[in-house]
Amino acid sequence: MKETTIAGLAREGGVGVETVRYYQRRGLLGTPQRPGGVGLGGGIRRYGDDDIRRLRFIRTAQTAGFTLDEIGELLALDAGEDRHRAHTLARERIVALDEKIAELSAARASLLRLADACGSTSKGPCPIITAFDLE
Amino acid sequence: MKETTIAGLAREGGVGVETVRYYQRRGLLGTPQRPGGVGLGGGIRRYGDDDIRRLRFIRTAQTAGFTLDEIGELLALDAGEDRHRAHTLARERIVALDEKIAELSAARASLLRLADACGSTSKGPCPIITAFDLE
DNA sequence: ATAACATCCGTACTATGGTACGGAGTCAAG
DNA sequence: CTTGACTCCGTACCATAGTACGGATGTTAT
Repeated sequence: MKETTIAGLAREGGVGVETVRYYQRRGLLGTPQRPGGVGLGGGIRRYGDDDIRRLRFIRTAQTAGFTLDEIGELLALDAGEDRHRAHTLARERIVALDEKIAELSAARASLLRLADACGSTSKGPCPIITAFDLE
Repeated sequence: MKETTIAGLAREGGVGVETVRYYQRRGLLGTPQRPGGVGLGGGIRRYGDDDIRRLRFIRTAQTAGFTLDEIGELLALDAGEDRHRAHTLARERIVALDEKIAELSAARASLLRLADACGSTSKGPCPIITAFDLE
């Protein structure tokens, strides 16, 4: 159970301190009690493994294309009972990912054609707009 | 050579009129002369096939992950002589796309596991954070 | 115990890619 | 010859996801 400060948490999650604080403001990460009690200027907050896991989850879910709002919902679901909702969100995202992957693959093919067309040693402009035309 | 208004151009490109105007402001699309001459309140601008192709290129390049700034550069290159630069931009984007596609594929696999874990009829919370953990 | 550095927190600012508003001008149909 | 739809243009506003600032406070090493 490595306890750390906000900078350590940020490092573990591969983000900046300000980003952690931003996620706290958005309600995606908790803000642990300051050790010196509440109201007064109470000391430095400590973070644990759960926070690190949670932060890493946020980043991973982002690469999956979830928005921070959706990630908030997923985090709420993680604690809740609504398996059906979780299942639905996952399915929806898979469909969106499949579309996106297909789109990127098509774009890749166009770029390959473009690189090919512009890669020759012959002079003059290469038809960039046209290279994307024949999709 | 179908001549059209800004609304027609927008329709052909699958965007809104305001988006066309935004691209004009960004310098990605030209702003044709108003027919009634310059200074006075001169009439309605007309757009042609070249504009439509250019707009469609912008949208396609966006799906390839180019930013609007980069697209501006590509459009400039389309008219220019710098084949090498065009080739470089295309290659760079292909590398980025390959990374992105791999990332999305990994995310898809995680989501499939998640959907599976939460899809069973058993009760209780499903471990959403954990489903993404074992990347 | 003091310097150096980190944390805390509110607030403000940034980048990207649009979207909306409102008043004035233009144009085609009835 | 007016009505209604569309255009023009500047300006303002929006969502998303951060990033920066700066003063007060807390912690640690010398």
